[in-house]
Amino acid sequence: MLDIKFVRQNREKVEEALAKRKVELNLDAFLALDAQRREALGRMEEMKAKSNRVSQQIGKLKREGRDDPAAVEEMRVLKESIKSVEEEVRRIEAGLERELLYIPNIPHPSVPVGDSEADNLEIRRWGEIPAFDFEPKAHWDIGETLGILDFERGAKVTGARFTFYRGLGARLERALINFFLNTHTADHGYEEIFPPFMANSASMTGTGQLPKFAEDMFKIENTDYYLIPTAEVPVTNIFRQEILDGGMLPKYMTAYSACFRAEAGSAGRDTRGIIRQHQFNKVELVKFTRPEESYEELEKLTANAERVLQLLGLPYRVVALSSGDLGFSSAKTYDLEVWLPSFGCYREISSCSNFEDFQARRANIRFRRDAKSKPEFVHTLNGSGVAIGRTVAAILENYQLADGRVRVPEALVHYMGGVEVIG
RNA sequence: GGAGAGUUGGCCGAGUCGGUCGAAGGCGCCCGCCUGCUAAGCGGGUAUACGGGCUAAAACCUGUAUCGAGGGUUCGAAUCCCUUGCUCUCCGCCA
Repeated sequence: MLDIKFVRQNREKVEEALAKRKVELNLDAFLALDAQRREALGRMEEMKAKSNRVSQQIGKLKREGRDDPAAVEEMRVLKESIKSVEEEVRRIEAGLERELLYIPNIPHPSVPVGDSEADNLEIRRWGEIPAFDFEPKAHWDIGETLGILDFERGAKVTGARFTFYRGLGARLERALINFFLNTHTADHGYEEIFPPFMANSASMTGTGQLPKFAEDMFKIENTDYYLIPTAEVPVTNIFRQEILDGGMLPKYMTAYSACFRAEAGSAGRDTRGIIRQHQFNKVELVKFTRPEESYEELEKLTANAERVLQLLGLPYRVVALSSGDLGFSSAKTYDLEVWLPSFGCYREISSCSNFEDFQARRANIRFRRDAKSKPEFVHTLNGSGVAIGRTVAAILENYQLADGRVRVPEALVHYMGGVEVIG
């Protein structure tokens, strides 16, 4: 959510920024509504001030044992007017709030300007793309052949885009979760969090999933709860409506969670394999920082996510998302893309973003620099550290052997109970 | 799922028969005094949001709102009524 005062005073800046995103928004209507609100608010507050004065007057007389029927009558009339202005203010504010919640974040100046994914800017590459002296197979073929991924039964038991992991496949998934969590807590200074996998609508609004992206989520019937699409939601909202002590910033948290996405509008995309599932596992990194340090922290967070790929020996590249590809709430995002041999290209495995105060404003997460200072909004950041399912796919494909078996990355052997080869 | 008790400022906690309660008192914190240092003691200060005025911007002044949330009664509600979230206790059920 943008600061309404900022929008009022920097109209052109905001319009320019939104244009970079290829979003059309009519700020005329928005600002007109804002002016209406202030006008009506003024009228309402004036009436209420009067009402407070008169009612106090009546109280004073009452204590002296006197009555003032004229004043009581005056109040009756005044109350009617107040009620109607209140209604007006409420209507305007609801409209304003709705507008505000649908305006995306302003891209950071360093974000490459572009229309789409095609304009993303490659920042760096890491690792050697493996050379095979045989035709590398896709992870779904490898997984099925080894009996560690069962797509058919996943579809039978639940539906499309649900998969059973079995045997060493299931163990590999679990090993990665532990490996990532251990690395981020022990080496990178994150506090480990195990969050609820459902969150209420206030939390979903806080991080920006609602109101605009309701159709991307699974909602629990007869409740206000949604299955979380990422641990970002519960972990960022952990401090919703709180004022933090500036001394605790920057705060790092990491969480494993299952993630649930309806994938509405993704019909026909990545229908095979485990790249795009309705349920997948992910270890998430979340940071709360002071405004002035958030970009430095974004670089560090990205480096933390990269590190686990490096330890696994998976080749990847880092791209800066262009303004047209940037997520709704983000001011700047780096995607980590891992090499998938059967695809012959890099695919997203992590997305690291600085939301600046966009989420903090929605979720009302503030901090005090010291005892005397006014509360300020924190900056929030998060990134996958990293997606588990896509890591499994990357390992199966990059570490496949000519005979169909799969070598276990050295860093993971310990977590696999000493297993060095799957198959 | 049933019954009961709670929900007040950064924290604890008082608010009786509705009026002068944004809210006593304490703790914490800030400023000052005192002091060889620290502690203790003494004095003062200490919520947030949104408007308006002033301003380069603040400070400041002023209005409104906020005692879990929403609605109602009333000239007037932290106090009364209704709905609801959450916490706790007991019972039931259960991994």
